[in-house]
Amino acid sequence: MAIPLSSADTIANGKAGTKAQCLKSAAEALKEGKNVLIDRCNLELEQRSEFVKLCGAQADAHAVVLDLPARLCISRSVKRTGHEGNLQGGKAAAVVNRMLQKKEPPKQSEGFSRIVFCQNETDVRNAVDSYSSLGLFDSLASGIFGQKNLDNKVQQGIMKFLKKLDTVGNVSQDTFKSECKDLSPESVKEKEDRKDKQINPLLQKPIFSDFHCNGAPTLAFPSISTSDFQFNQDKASDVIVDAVANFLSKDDKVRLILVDLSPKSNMLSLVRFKASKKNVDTKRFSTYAGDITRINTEGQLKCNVIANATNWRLKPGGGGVNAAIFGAGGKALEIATKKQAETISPGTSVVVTIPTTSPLYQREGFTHVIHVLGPNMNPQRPNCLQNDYVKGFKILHDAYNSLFENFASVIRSKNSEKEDDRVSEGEHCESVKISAVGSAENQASHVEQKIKREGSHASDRKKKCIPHVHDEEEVQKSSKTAHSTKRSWPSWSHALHELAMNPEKHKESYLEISDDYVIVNDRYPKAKRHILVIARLPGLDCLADLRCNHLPLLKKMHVVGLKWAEKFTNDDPSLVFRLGYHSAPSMRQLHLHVISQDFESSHLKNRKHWNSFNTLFFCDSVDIIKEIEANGLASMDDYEKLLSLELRCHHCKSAHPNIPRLKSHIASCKAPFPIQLQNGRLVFSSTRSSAAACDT
DNA sequence: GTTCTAGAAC
DNA sequence: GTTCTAGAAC
Repeated sequence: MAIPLSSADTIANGKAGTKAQCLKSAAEALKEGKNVLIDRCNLELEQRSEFVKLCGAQADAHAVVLDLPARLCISRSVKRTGHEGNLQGGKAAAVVNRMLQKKEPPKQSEGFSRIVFCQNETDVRNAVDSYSSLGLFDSLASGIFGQKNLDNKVQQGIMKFLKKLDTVGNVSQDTFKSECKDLSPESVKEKEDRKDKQINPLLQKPIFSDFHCNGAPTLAFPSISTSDFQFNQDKASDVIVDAVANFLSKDDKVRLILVDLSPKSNMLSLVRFKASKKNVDTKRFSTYAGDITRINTEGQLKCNVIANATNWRLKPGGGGVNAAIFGAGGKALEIATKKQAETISPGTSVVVTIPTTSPLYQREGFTHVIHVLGPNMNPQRPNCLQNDYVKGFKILHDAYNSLFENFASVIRSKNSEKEDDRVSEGEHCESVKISAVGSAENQASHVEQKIKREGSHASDRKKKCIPHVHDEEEVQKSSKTAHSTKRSWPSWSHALHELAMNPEKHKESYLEISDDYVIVNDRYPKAKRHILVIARLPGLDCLADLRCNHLPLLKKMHVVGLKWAEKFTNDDPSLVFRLGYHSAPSMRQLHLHVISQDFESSHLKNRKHWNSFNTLFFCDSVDIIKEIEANGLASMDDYEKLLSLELRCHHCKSAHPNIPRLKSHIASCKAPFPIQLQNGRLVFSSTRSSAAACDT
């Protein structure tokens, strides 16, 4: 490796060279494929910019900054002799001091992929060593190293120092003043610039970073939504810094790295600046400019987990980070992702264990990818928020919180596993719990607690629900299947989907709406009270589409379904409700039935109607949630056979020859509900729930 | 004769 | 999902 010294000081045959000569010489050397070292003060951004420009796309620009104390710089410049530029003695002190006043530490946003600050001799030696030991194909990590959070541009008491020099170096105070003036023809402009910098903090220097990966679990993550989804970068940087600070305050052992491909990334600069203002620990949070899929081999940063800014279908391609990560992860990652989730909601994330055959595991050593979906402000992409930054902020916050919580979950689960317990390609989905996010989180976690308190595990649902009918038991044994393949939907089955996707066109139709669901009265109620909580997530048509990442949504739907059931039972304490899903619905778009158990309705006309609510065709919401938590997806019984079963009373289980006879029976049946419907599956009026519990 | 089911059509 | 209706069941 040839490193010609293109110093402006020595370029002209040992005489002082010009900047133009230096630039010319450097450009030629780069053209020849050589590595070029510019040894120049370059204290200001403008001075450096022309050298950085030379690199273009074909060469990396690094900066090694001799960030020595002002006192030392001045002392050395005063003492030195024989300087090529004749800058020594008292004159040197004045010039150095002037220069230091204008010092603008280099930033990655200028185009440097790697910046190393040397504060002392050891740092300088290390920097020299790291460059001199590079092999032909070696490279050094991108990022900022060794920067300290001090802003002592000028030595304190310098005037006192210079006064002393007046006598020693024969430089008068006036000379100093006039020299400063002479050397600063643009001093007015500079003053304005400095003023601007005070007003615009983004032009001030970035935070200092001394980030080191000391074996702590480390997550590398891209900025979510600020690229293709066009989320305002300034606003997004606030969210990132908030979420990072919050997460780091909760867990003192983890490290986070924000990654952007471009060294000129505005996001990295914004985040660094805001993190510094917020005093975020730079040992635990850093930024990295480079390829996230090669951050370990190229950046030597020892990340365990990487995040991906994905699309709602979790599909490879598209561009940006998503394309890069799926591209680098290979088919194995694609399959593993598909197994974990088919779609993802904005503001949530999905953890995928990286298969051992994936290059991301083999080459980089990453163990997990966490796919994250943020808010979209791009009208060309689905679910555009149309500049609604109130929603946007919330969703972006949710997205980062979900990402960090899932990262914490990965660490927890890894800590509890043995190192060699890795899940190999094609095996079951990671049992990491997906965090619930958003405003219903607290309520949802209450549901979770309730489910836990009430005991039975989802995978035991079929075992504990011992059927009373032998036929049903046989149906169960013979035909438990997960209908995971996408079905085609007939023309008449899209009404709920249309409502969920375009609720603004159907304002008169719904009872309640949120970002996650819309609630309507069933058009053909099969009981006195029968409403539907319809999920609004695109691509979520039925139970077979559910994966771990839908748990927060399912819990929110359950919570709001409960709320309505409770409202109805307050109005009429005789009502009892069940909340559940049809295992094979006729209408597309996942919808939760909240239905009173009287089944007193002229719309309940046939066997199919009855059995769809009174056999295992009807899946209780609590069971679905538990089953997905346990297995990652919901298994379902053969719905066709279940729907043609005999008609049995849902209280006493007596059989009846036809619907009219059944209906007349249930109108007078006084038997309690069977034990299988207890454990949280029935919702009673609060005034009679204790009495109902005694019934059983 | 009426009641009810089940399959086709939408 | 519903509606319609032929035909089975009574």
